[in-house]
Amino acid sequence: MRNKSGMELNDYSTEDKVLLAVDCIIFGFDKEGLKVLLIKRDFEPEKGKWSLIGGFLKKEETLDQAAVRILNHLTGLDNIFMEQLYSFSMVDRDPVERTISVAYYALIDIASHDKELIQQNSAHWFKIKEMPKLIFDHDQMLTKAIARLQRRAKNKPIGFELLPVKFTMRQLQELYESILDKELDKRNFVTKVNGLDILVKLDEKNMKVSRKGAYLFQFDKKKYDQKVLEGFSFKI
Amino acid sequence: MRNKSGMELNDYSTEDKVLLAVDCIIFGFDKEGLKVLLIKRDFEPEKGKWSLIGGFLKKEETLDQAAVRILNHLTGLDNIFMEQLYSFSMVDRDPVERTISVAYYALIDIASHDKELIQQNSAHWFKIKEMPKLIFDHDQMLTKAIARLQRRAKNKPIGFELLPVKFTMRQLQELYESILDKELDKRNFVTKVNGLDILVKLDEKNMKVSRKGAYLFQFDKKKYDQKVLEGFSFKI
DNA sequence: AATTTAAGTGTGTAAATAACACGTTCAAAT
DNA sequence: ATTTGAACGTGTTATTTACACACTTAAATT
Repeated sequence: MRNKSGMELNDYSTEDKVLLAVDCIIFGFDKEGLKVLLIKRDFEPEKGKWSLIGGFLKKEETLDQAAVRILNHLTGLDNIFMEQLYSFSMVDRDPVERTISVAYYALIDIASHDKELIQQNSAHWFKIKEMPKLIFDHDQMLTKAIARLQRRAKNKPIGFELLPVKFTMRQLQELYESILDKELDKRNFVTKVNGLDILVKLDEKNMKVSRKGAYLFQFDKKKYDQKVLEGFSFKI
Repeated sequence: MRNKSGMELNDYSTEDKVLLAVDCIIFGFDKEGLKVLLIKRDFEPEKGKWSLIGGFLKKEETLDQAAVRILNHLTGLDNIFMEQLYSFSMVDRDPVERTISVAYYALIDIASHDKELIQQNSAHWFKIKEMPKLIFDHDQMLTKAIARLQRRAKNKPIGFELLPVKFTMRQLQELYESILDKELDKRNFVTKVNGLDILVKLDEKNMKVSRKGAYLFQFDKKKYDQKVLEGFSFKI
């Protein structure tokens, strides 16, 4: 316990210190479905293997700040939805030195962040169904991240983080199908989403997506926040 | 990033190391409702204030192991339901030294662990509604723990961890009312719980609880596990 | 004997969810 | 000019689940 010495002031100096890493599961979505961004390690150990992006916590920053810094440094991305996931602490998870890793997950729209990411030539998007084996305990992290994403997507409007600002109803449905890994009924989905009353239907159509063209929608954050204040709770 | 040097082997030695604490929110339940176990700090800083129990991670153990060790060392408790909650990392959260704390929560049945706890004279149970101000960011931890407990109790049969092995329907209902902080309809509750079909109704009655006596029930873990395999998902 | 206390039980209604079908539009191919 | 196929957009019904609600009984207390 903290009070080892029996003295009044606790003595922290006898306690072990450890390295604290932050690893980040970056989710993206495009027409091929849900994806995760991985980088190929160019240093040992596990050089050449695929890995989540990660870095170390610095003394003068919080975990959230470290996660933002690491994400930005490695991808150029800024202003991204992120959430702390879980802390992983197997004793030998990193063979070089005892390292505890706090995993975060992030959601980005692949298309609108192409520029930043293209500069990252060692980074690649992998379909969630076709992930390579990852280093260390990163597979475990990914598994937990997917489970968290599925739960969150059902209960919070975070899915929109993965879409462009304007999207079609079908894109939204495909996103959910991809996250939840199951097919949804088109008519029921539309009814349910419209019932939430937090989307704006635009007068614009996306003509690329089909011959007929599909109406574009936009998430109305102001309206959503207002509804939350009134007791509304998102649920899909 | 990890690859600072440009050399093949990553150099971890330039990275900052930090203290890693584990703090534990211990929930209990008795006729007065949901409670949390706190200890009065007998060392500086914040001597005399109320605090969660905590300790430091050692180099050769996982966070889960540290949580178990700390809980056992401070309370004598063993074989307790525990789950990692969240990692807290405000830079000045501990004024003595930079410390990141990983919070865990634990569920125990107060009555059946009286013996162990009575030996802990600096520890006290506080009703969830009458908590004192806690040190550091422990209030924040508690808030998150309660939210997590509420979510989990609705979706997993963890509530039984807080009850004796044999309990009455009314005790179970009061537990849920206490966790969810709202009143439930008795008849609907009974219907719902019976519908789950994971309790065994015993031939025994608890005569202390009322004049008439109330039937005792028991959680049937085997049956529950079997039903989960068949796709069942607990929900209250 | 009368009163009090908590236990135990069943039914009807509303709300949410799930199932389900078809006509329209337009681009591309024939 | 016609056909074909792909995706769009919409509404009703059936089923399931959630909720609201009241009385009787056993036992203890007075």
